[in-house]
Amino acid sequence: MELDERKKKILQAVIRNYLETGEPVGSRTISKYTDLNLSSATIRNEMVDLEEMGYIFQPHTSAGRIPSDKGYRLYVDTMMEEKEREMVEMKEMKEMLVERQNKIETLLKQVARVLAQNTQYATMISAPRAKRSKLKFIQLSRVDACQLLAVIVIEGNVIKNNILPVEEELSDETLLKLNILLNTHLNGLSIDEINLAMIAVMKQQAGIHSTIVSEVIDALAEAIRAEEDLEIYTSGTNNIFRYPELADQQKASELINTFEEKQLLGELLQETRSGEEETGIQVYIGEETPVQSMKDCSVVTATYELGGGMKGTIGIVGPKRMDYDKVVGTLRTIQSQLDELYGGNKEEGHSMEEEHSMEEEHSMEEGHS
Amino acid sequence: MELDERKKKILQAVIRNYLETGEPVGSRTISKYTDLNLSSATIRNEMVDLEEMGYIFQPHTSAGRIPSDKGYRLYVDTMMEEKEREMVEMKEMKEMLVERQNKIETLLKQVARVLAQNTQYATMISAPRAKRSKLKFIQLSRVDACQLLAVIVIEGNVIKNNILPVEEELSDETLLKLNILLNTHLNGLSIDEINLAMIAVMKQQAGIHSTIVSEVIDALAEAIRAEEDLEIYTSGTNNIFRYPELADQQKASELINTFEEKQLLGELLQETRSGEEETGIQVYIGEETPVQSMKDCSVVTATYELGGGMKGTIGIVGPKRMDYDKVVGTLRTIQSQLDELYGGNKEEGHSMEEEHSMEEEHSMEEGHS
DNA sequence: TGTTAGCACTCTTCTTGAACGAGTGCTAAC
DNA sequence: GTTAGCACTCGTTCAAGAAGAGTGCTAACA
Repeated sequence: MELDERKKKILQAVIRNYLETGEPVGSRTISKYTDLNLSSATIRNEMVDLEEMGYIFQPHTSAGRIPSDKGYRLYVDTMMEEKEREMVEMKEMKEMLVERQNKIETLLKQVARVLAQNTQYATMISAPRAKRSKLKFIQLSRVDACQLLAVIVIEGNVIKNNILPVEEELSDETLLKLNILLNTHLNGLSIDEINLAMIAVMKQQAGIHSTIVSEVIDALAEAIRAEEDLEIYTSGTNNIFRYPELADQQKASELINTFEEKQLLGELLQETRSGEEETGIQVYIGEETPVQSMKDCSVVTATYELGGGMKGTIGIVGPKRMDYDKVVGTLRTIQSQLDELYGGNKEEGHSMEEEHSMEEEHSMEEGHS
Repeated sequence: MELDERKKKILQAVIRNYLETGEPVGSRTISKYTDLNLSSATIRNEMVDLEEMGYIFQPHTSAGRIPSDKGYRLYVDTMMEEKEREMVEMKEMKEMLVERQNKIETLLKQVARVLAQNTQYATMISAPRAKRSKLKFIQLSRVDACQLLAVIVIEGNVIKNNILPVEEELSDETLLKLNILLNTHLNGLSIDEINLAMIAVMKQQAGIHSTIVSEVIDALAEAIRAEEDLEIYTSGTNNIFRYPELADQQKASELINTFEEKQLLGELLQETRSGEEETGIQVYIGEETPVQSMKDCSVVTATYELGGGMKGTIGIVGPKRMDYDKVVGTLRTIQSQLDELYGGNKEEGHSMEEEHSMEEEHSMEEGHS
């Protein structure tokens, strides 16, 4: 059987209507809703065909039709009209984000919250993976006799700390040399690039100093690589209660658990399936999602970039009858917002700086006079 | 009317029974359940009295009785028998904790998870407040021309980072002097103690260098003080679905929201009401809790200490018919576990071996050292 | 005087059946 | 190919009734 133009129109009408109401939609409704000027009986015939083709189904005999996963898929792939008009609403989002956070963590939490409020779905956002971006600065300092503090700054001013235990105390001089050694060798490398060969070279050069240094290098290398905890922030979890089809105890409990045990979300947020969309927006409908507990949901993910190759993923989780148009539009917008704000320059706190500079000019002048 | 011994016994029986079943308990049940050898009719008479006194009530005419908040309160204050036998179970908890985490954050998440699994309630835990504990080490480093990295290590190896924007580049020498200045002045102080006077002194001494230095000091001081984000970790939120009285949409949604917007929990975890209990364990029943959304819950909080004055709070949230005995016992145990593991020494990551060999009755239990 | 047995009463819960409405599938006519 | 008409199905709602749990009260008992 073929999916002709009329069938498409009817299917689209069914889906649109269902997205709005959440109720099974009957033939009579469609007959009035569309501009096809067909009677309900004709619609019914077409609906039987659509059901046979698997795009819609009835929850029970003599109920209206509901889109199937396949139906949603077709809709998302070919029928969706992104709501550019959402852009207007989004201005306020921009305003909220414009107070630029000097910590990425704060920024991401903010984004998650704003998105959740704006869409009324649950949101999650993964921090950029450090592995891919480059080391900018490393510093070892002595905290006390038997502990070193290693501070690692990664492009985008992401900062990682580690306390390294050491057996015997290092002299100031050794520490200084070690710092220079580390920075000259590792600076500009991505974490992925720090391999055994590289470590071996450093150790060899350091070997002349002492064995303890080599130990420290080992510990540090391990610490850098272990620093892979994939932080994920979520917001609006309780939005799932807005949608009766997700709000029953069984499902709600599972979903909330998934959102709490954030590593369960990793699968969704980690794989940047270089899918059809070059924009990095992915839609998972129902059973398509890799996370079991979300098989009654739809998930839309988007990758974002903060400059310097720091990529992360944003996800929006809602019922299968989510407003795909709006969600995709919103994600596009936020992508470009983030790109606009952070994409160009790698430095952070820049806009803050500008604010400061006003005041500071004053103080400078005062200082001078 | 007086609460004689028999009434107490009956009340206790009612509560015990209700804690177990969650169903209103009738006179006949009590008549069999207790060793009082009284008929249900007698029990009924007593129950009328108990109801008049406000310890129990009927959800509707001709239903059994349910403890009121006042009833629970009496129970918790005077009738509870802590289940020391839980200690046995707790050994596994100890085992889970024994893999000592070198990051406090990881430790706290672990504790929250273990507690949630063990009690089947929702748990939360606040990170020790930095303000009260002492600075151990400060270091400013240049990340690039217009940004400084400030690393602040606080007692207990809690590490805070801040990127400070600067107007003009500081020379290596200035930076070195600044570091020495900062460390000599601030080392050993608690964050609370860094006041304007202190800053003024430093500025004065720094003044000879340049105005920019004074700016940096300002920014740093501000950063240190702003660093008060009271981190809170939660676990087992979805345990609330185990208890029908909390699982309806309205309540569940509110509770989950509270757990997600963690700052709402702050009120509970921040105030270390130096209450009756010198052990630092507090029970809030129903309306007693300061958090509105938990007024159908009970909350048990306990303060813990990681050594070096680093105090935080653990909270357990469950239905009013929570197993108070077990929860209080569990919290006591975890308190002493943490004390045993972290209380004595301030060093981290190093003393795993020691800890194993210790094993032992260094436990000073309730006794304040 | 305290305790108990007995009984009427109340209130919830569960079941049943009837009425209703929404929506379909099918057939026959256009 | 489209439409009107109609029988049929199934979920929802409501009321009525039965069952069960538990109470309050009264009168009798030790």
